[in-house]
Amino acid sequence: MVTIYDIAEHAGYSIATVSKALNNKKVSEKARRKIMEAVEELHYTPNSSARTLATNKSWMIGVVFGENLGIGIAHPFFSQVIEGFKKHVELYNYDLLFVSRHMGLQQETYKHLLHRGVDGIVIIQSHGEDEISQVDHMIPTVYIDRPTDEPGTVYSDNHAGSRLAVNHFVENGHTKIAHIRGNQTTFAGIERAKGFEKAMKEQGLTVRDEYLVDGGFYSQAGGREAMIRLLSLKDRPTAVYVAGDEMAIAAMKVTKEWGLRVPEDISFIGFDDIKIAQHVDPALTTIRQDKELIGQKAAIILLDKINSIDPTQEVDKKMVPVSLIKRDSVHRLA
Amino acid sequence: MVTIYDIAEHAGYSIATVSKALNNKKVSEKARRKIMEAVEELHYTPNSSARTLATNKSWMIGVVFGENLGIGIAHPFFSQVIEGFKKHVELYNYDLLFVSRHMGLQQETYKHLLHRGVDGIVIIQSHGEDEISQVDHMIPTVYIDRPTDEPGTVYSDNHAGSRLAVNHFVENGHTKIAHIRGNQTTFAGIERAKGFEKAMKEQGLTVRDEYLVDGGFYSQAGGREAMIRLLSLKDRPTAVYVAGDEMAIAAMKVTKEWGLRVPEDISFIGFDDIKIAQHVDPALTTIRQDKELIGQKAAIILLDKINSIDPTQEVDKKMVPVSLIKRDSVHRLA
DNA sequence: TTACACATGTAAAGCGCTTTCGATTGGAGA
DNA sequence: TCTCCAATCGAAAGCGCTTTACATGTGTAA
Repeated sequence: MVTIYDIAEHAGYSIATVSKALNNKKVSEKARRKIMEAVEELHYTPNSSARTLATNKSWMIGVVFGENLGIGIAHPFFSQVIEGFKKHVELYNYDLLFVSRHMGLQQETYKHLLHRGVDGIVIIQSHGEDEISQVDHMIPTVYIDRPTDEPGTVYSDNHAGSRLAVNHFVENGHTKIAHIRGNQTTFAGIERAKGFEKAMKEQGLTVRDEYLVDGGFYSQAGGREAMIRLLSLKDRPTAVYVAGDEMAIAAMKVTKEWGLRVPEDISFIGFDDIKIAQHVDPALTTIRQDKELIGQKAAIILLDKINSIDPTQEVDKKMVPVSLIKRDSVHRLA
Repeated sequence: MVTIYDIAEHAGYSIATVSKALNNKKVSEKARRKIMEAVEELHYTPNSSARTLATNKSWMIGVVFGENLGIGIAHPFFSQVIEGFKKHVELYNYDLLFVSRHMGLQQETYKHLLHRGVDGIVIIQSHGEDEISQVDHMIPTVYIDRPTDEPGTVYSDNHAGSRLAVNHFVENGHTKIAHIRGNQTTFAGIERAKGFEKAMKEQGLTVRDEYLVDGGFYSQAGGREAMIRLLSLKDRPTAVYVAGDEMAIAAMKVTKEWGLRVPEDISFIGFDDIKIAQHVDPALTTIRQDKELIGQKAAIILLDKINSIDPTQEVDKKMVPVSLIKRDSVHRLA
């Protein structure tokens, strides 16, 4: 391995000067030139471990995925958010470290990140159990889709999303509107359900108890089960607002299996706008989360934290607007 | 930061002994116990940079995504492969480093990985341009879906996949079979096309020139264009084997837009079995790649390389079987 | 009792880099 | 020519850990 010592010798300067030249500190032009020549010639590559050890800065950001579907990186929502995050932090030369979850222990995960010396952490999770929360972190952290008042969390405007959905149903003449909720220990699940009830009230509609069913952790299996509960009702809803696209897709599928028509008999609106949504039949009308933007905002907040920029300025950054994507799963009642 | 020195002092031993105890080297039981107690008490976490510097082993594996769709981690095929890879290397305590691609320069990417001191590299790419190939790597590397004879590459059995597709068409009475190829600079694209021609020959069918069209880099846009070329033919095929699901989905869509029925007028078989495949209408019959297994095999090979295990034993590991997933996009001709 | 072997622990060097602080140099001004 | 200051460079310490080679202490055999 070629080190700074080799460069120093080859260029005729001390290692201190070489280090300065490499870090754009003040050295004479002549020294800089000679050193750079040596770098080229010897194919020198700095050693990041040594640098990290000396500077206490790793230029790595730890990524923690909290999902219990076992699909990890392949998660349709998370992966897009992280990609948005990555694109932004890359601009500032950070790399992403996906740490392994030793035994799934939350404390362990945090310790591991500490061990790795990451400069920051981004946590994105769908389920409710806290991953790292109770630890008092020394490491700047940003959360996505997670309930916390501290600055440093990013999420979609779930209330607005629910309102968009409800209003769209109402505009199309629906009043018997059900909601398949996300698990009520998850932030997104809670907020979307709250938003739903609020929007219904605003429209002067009552939320019937039996029209509120839990779909679990946003999986197709959960959506299917929840929909079956709805289908089994004597007085079925004509419209179902589903807290996640995967669940919505499964709900539509089982509805068709029961011999009902979608959307003529039952209309659906999902949440997320994952890629599949536009390909199912009928194409799913849904509330789009701007995954790129969520990732990017999280990145901005985290970088600010890392650089100790006053986080109070960030308050307005944390909520990301959603939009209604109209497709073919909502029927207009006569 | 609490260091090994603090532990040494607190436990009444030298740092050398502490280090040994922490690394399961030979020390007395008493010493080990006292040291572990101190570790607990002081909440000691070892510093991985220091350790890496001293041992020249980082316990990190660099991940290089070569895709030109700009979706990175969210790539439907890659993400699943990498997840399979991750699951396996995690068992051996490796973490994954997703490096940023400074300016997209291949040399730079490799240099960056070298800088980071990763213990191994996994490269997965769809496009043809070599990413890191021409460099003589010092770092153990494994490729996925890439043409190379050297041990250290994993890919699906593309020929078998093409044969499965062709035979399935033939069994259903089709003879006018077209192929939408993947870009012919990509390994997968080339192999699937070769396999197609071979399988056609085996069936005694001729491959008509105009039934062979290029769909580019596996995107929906490319599939659409290619399909339009086929639809514009006077004598249209009754069956189309498409080298990728995304392309196949777009091809089906445009076919329907042209007023034809799928699969009654034209049948389709895709390749990959990405998640969307089962949700489109009609559900896409396709050649499934075992993404988990590809990732896992790549991991096994890479770990062997890292541990300098004779790679000649690995030859049989590198090709992963595929399977035909029958759904609804193939019509039986009378 | 003496000699020796083995188990256990430690001092110190080294991994590759940054950074502080003092030494050296050259040039400007008198 | 001499002084002084600014610019430039380098010696050395330190980041936290591993590892080698050696020192110490204990038990065993003669």
